[in-house]
Amino acid sequence: MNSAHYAGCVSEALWDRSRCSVAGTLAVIGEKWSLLVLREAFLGVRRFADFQRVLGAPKAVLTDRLTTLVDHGILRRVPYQAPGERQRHEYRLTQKGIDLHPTLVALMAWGDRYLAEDGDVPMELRHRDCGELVHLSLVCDAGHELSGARDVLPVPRVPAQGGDG
Amino acid sequence: MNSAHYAGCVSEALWDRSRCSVAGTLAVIGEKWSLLVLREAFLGVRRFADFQRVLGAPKAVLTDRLTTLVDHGILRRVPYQAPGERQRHEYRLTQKGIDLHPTLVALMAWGDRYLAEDGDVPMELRHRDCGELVHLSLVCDAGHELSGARDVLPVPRVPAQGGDG
DNA sequence: CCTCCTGAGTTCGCTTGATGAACTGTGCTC
DNA sequence: GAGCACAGTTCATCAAGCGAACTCAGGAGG
Repeated sequence: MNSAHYAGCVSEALWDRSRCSVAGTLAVIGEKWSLLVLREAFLGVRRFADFQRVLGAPKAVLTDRLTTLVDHGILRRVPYQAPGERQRHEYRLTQKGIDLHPTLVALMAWGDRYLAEDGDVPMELRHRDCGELVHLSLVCDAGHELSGARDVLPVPRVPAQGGDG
Repeated sequence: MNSAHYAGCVSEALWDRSRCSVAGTLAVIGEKWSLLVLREAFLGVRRFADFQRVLGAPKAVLTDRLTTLVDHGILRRVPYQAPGERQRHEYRLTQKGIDLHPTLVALMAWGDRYLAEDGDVPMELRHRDCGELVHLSLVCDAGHELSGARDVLPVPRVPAQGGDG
């Protein structure tokens, strides 16, 4: 056998990559521009032309990404009328979309650490109440704060099956 | 002027999208397969053939992604000799790569919540010490735990410039 | 009423990236 | 020294991303 030639690896057979939540999420928001659209949405951008201007993405791609995000319930189209203009619609985050916030924060934190020159980060996230910097932290249900990835044990769960043993 | 037609939006002029850490990070690990390669790396996969087998990615793409990740210092090539085999090299996470762990956890958490059927998640992350489930949490430097994205205030930082006004 | 303007797309030709199959090269075993 | 396994490379095909041009709808202005 050429499998299991080293220890410490999650057994390949024991978990089904096709159901992986990372892959699933990436299938939804992993295309080019999707996460940048969401970044702008979190910063308050709502209208097509504004997304287009700040991102510089091709309109066809932007149309496709916005439609996909709406189809997945991450954004929703809201009719809206500005004074002296005709009715239009804007794109707003749903709760499902808002729940992608940690993903953006994680990407941003890594970029701040490894890509910013001289710690000169382009944007800070602060606690709205107290003004202090916020960051992501791994905690467990017992209340322990984990120090890093090494404290995490991945446990594949075999899906419960019906009749066959 | 057609800018600033609504309030509550981070002023477009005040921050430079070209320096955005989200975009920068995505430029490094945002291509197809990159994050899935890292997912496997976190699960202990190290060798080319194993990445290829578990991911099912085309070899040419996998070669390119691994090379890119090595070039960025996220993985490193380590020479290695199994008994009875010739010397090969394997791909191992660096600290820079390990620091992408929160990104994967965030993606996985979202997928677990919104894509898993009947809460039937394919993998759990547990605290290695106590066995409890782990999750990401937003905390501020004052120690407050934030309840969500709405508690976060994005603050653009204008880069310090030298002479011109 | 007719024309211009703007937001929100759609269509189109081109370029880039992904895909799977076939091929290369190297060091070990038989 | 033939065969095998790993780690790629090359190649033809196919999908995706790109910028520019075009479409369509509704309001403003003359």
